[in-house]
Amino acid sequence: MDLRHISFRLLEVFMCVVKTRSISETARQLHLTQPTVSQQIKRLQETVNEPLVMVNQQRIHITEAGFALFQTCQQVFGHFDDYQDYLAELRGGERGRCKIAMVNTAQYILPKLLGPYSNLHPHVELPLEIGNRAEVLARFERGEDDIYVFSHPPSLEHAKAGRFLQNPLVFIAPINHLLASKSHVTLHDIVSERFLLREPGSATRMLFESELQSRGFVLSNTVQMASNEAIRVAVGSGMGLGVVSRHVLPPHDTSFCMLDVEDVNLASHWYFVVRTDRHLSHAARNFLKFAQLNLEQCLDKQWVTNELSQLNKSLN
Amino acid sequence: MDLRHISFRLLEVFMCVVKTRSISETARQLHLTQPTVSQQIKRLQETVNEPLVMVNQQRIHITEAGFALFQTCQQVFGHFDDYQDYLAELRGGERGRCKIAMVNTAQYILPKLLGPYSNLHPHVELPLEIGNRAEVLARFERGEDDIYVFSHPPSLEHAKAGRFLQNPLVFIAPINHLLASKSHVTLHDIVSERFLLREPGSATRMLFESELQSRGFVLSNTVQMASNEAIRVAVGSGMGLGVVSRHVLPPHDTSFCMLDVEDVNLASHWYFVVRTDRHLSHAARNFLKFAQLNLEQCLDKQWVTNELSQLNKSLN
DNA sequence: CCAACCCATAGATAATAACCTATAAGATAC
DNA sequence: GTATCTTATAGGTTATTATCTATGGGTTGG
Repeated sequence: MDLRHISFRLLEVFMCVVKTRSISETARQLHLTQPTVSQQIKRLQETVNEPLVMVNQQRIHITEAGFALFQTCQQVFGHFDDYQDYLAELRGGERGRCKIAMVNTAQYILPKLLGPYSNLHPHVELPLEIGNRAEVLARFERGEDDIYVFSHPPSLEHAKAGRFLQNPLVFIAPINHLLASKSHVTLHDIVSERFLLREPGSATRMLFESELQSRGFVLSNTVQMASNEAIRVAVGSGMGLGVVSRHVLPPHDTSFCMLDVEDVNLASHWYFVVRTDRHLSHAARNFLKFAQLNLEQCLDKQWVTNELSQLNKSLN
Repeated sequence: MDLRHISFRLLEVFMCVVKTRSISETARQLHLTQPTVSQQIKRLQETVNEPLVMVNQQRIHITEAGFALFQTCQQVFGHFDDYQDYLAELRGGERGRCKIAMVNTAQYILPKLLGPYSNLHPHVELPLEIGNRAEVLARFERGEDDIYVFSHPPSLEHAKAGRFLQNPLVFIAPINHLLASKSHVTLHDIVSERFLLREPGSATRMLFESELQSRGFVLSNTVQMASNEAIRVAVGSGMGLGVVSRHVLPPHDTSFCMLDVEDVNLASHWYFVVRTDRHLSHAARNFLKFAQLNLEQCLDKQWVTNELSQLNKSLN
């Protein structure tokens, strides 16, 4: 029995013959002519190499082998029906996977969106990848994920991006630092301080350094720290100054204070970025729609910059 | 998703791609060219209307929908494999159905064959139909069964027959009947007796009556009885004479005796008859082969007339 | 950087599947 | 016995499938 050349149409016709016990009736139901049905059945019998139906006196009798094939077909079509249902759920965003890669700092804000989304769509898998900018950029280049979260988005040649949240960088100092009490602080005042910085490749650090460079400053005393938390705690305990995203700071931490450096504004934005040359999973599309509609509810309104509607429109 | 025009070949190719994670490797394994495989996958994706595989850096990634389809396919092919196994059993005669219609008298002999056969092939269904000659003939005309057992076979226009057993008809009389002790009995001596006969349409009766007619005799006193048992018992209790198949008589019943009517020989044979214009089930073919090989062991050798080899040969 | 390998696309072809119409032969029902 | 229904067969057409070759662009490994 060579299954290769039998199509589902053929089985469909056969099943109808079994159900109706009539070639002519099958032809009527499937909008075919009677000879077509006769012929299809004949062909099916030839490939199975076994009689499936027998005609006696205008009455059709299904052989053992025919009935067994019928049952087989029922199961097979059942499986494909299940698959259809599965696809429907996938398309509806009820099921599936949305793989998100984000830079370190984003992990302080994204969960506020992911949590509610995940509650709404419990069958959607949401694997998260967290790395520094360079790592996420590498993933982006390789197209390993559905959605990328950057502050400064990469070249958008094969990608589209949409801003959704401000990412203000702030200077923090120990609460008892002498600059903490000064009312007018400038960049010049602080470059000679010891700075606690993330590793090179971190977006925060890159942004700060490019600002310094354009203004002709060089930091003289820096310590590299592995994470935003480490910096925050270290600053709190008096090790030096730090530059971190505003979102990293817990609301009521009094172990440090923010410096208002008058002549520096290191504002940037968070972007959702998707590649346009890769298929975007339904779940990912769905998540972006969810984000568009729920940003304000999930995140602190004062920072929200909802430009996702353009992104979503362009993805249709 | 329109399944109708996708063939199993297509799914086979797809499954191989999923397994090997490679278009080229699939092409090699299935003796196709790489573009062919690419195209097939593309077409499958179009009919499913969902991406199934994604190519990243020469590496193939199976999407959610693709993997689900793969699993569906595995199950589907599993069902067809099961069906293949079923067919193999059917063809081997291990499974299936052999519907046999026989005339009343045959029920005394056929079970001796059917019992051993059924023990050997416990999964073969053996529905039996028992009727008088006219009834079985009607079934034969309609082709309702696989095998028919007749003494005088019908017109063999669309049928083939093979003898397997003698069917001697004997006259029986009450043990104390006055003819029982006579050494030379002729037809003439007994026609005036009361005869217990089966209904018209019974083969035994027809055979007897045609003999009588050709010899110019007419029975004057007949009683119609519904079965061979009834006749046997009635003869034993002295109601009259009977003509029955030798096989109907229990070996050691002394309530009656056989008359040796010198000038009558109502010998006939049992035939297996099959229609040639109908498909014969594997189980039926298998049964006939079994019968050919086991007649002598299952039935009283003295009556066996094994002409089934020709029948079986002609059925191949 | 080049050779080797991956996949995608375009364009072509032969096979065949999927239909049809016309027709015939057998069964059924009144 | 005729009209009507059934299925089977023959013969033909069109659409689709299943392939191929040729080619091009991207990736990988030395």
